[in-house]
Amino acid sequence: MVTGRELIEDLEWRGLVAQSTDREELIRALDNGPVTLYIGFDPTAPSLHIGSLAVLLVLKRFQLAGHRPIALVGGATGLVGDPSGKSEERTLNDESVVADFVSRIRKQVEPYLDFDSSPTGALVVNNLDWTAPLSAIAFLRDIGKHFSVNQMLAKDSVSSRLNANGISYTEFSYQVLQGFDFLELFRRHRCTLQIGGSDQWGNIVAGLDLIRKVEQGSAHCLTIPLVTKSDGTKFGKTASGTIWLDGELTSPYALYQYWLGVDDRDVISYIRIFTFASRDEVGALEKEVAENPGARNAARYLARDVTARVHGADAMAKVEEVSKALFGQGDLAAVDGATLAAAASSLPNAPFTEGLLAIDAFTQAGLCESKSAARRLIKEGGAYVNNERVADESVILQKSQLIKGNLILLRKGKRELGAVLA
RNA sequence: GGCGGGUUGCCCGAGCGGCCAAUGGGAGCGGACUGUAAAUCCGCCGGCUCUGCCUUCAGAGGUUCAAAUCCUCUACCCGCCA
Repeated sequence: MVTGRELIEDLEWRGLVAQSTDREELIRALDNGPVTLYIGFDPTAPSLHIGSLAVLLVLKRFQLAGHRPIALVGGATGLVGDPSGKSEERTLNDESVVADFVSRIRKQVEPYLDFDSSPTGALVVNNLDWTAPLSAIAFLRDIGKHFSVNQMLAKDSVSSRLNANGISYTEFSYQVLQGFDFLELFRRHRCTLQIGGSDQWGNIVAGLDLIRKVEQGSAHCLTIPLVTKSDGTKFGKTASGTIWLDGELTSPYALYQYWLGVDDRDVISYIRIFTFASRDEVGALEKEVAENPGARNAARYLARDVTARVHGADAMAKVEEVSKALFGQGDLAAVDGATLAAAASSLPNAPFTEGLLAIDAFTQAGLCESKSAARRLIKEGGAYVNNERVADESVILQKSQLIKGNLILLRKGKRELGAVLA
């Protein structure tokens, strides 16, 4: 078993600690046998995104170190809306929508943890289970009484909103609900540690205070910094949107490509955050980035590791094979037909028709926004069909260009791919 | 309530009757370089049946041969005075 100090130092080394309650006390608690800890995920979307993956993996790290993780899916808090980090009031989702998100996220979280019957076996809980039966009066008397509005107003998540667009009573109450969650998990499962993103500090502390006041108990917390990018843009987003963990929303191919294309300056820190690579392994990769950046071994390691963890080793292997072929490192025609078809299905595509202009193919597949844009692309020499540059805008795609009789590969620029399917 | 200023393409921001699909910057896209990276340089950046045509400058009307530019009303924003 890993000691508390080893665990915390590892997390610190990985850049996964923003803030925590007393470090030495936390270490002591961890050494006193399995600690039950929890992280909450609010169902604000049908899937978690790669930002949540960093947090989710921290649960796993604790489990591997001999502690017991609880993933809380916020069926209740998701109905209310967390004001943290939001400059404006949110629109409420329908209850049925939230319920759907809850079940999806619940399923999504499960593969990352071990649910055996040992003391470190994981749990998934839904805070609606203890919130829904509670009456408003009981909530106000038993829980609300312990909260000072003065303190609530002082929280960043609230005060920033008071100075800007205002905040509803609903969102204002969010921290009370989250505090109540911690208390309930403390009562039900002796959960004494809450982990969350750094924007959750205020909400988490609300729970610590509540546990102290109501149960005279002592608990801890630890927050994880927001993952950043060197170029200052938001992590986990591309021009086409968020990178989700759900393969339906973000194809395994797109996920792999996202990681492969990570900035050199970020790749090592991401490996620390998103993989379980040891210090030695990370050190070796870091050396490679410095000495032979062109080989991109670190980015490839990252892409493979994360893709395999999220979608499985088989899916990753296919994606990688396809990536090689599609990027012209191999003969397109030589790729296994099924693999190619699988890849193509995850690419934006258009149907093949007789006399299809290349311009229209690029537009219909969604690679270009308009025919004008497609014409421009061709004029600028950035349009490729089956890895060959399109010479001029009058080019018509021929049936004979269909690889294995069913697919023509389109490429815009260096890396944006699409397909024409027969 | 009074007076004044503003609303321009994805964002910021020029234009103040014809030379305006509209200067400039940012974002984005392509090319070169390279490594499916960064930086840099070059080009593009409303649409189309593309040497031309069509639709844009908050919305609706009007003046004019001609308006993003002038007038009227409407909506929203922002200053100053009460």
